[in-house]
Amino acid sequence: MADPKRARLPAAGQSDAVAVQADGAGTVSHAAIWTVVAALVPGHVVAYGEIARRAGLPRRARLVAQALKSAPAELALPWHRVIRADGRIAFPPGSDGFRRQRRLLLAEGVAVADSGRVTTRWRDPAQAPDLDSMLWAP
DNA sequence: GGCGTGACGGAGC
DNA sequence: AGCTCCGCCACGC
Repeated sequence: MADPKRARLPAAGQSDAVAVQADGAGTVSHAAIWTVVAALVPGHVVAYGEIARRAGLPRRARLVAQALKSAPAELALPWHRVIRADGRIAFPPGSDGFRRQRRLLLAEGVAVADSGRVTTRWRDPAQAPDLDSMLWAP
């Protein structure tokens, strides 16, 4: 039950609008995505689409982008380990987000070319730490 | 409620 | 490798 790989979400499609926190800071889908992202390990990167699949939301890569954008800062998610399926940083080269992400990746040993292309450690081993508590705890 | 807009992805070329 | 085009889907206006 604490296994993100087996996300217990309703069939993708309808429940995205269901608020999951009293403060309205997220949805069920967002929480599932945050859980998966929180489990990413240093030195590796994963594609948005892959995150979506691990969260039980296949084909909804764009939702992952939204979820990261609206993630509470307190979660301190390793959002920089999420890149596009083509192996490049999603932010436009030159943008703030691009520089931030590139710097964070370089800091943990992931090589990123100026173009935004990640040249090392593409694809991480899917780990499944118990992070539900982190997100759902009282 | 239609319509444009993405931190997307995959297929073509 | 780089560009279109198109499908997808939640959001805002």
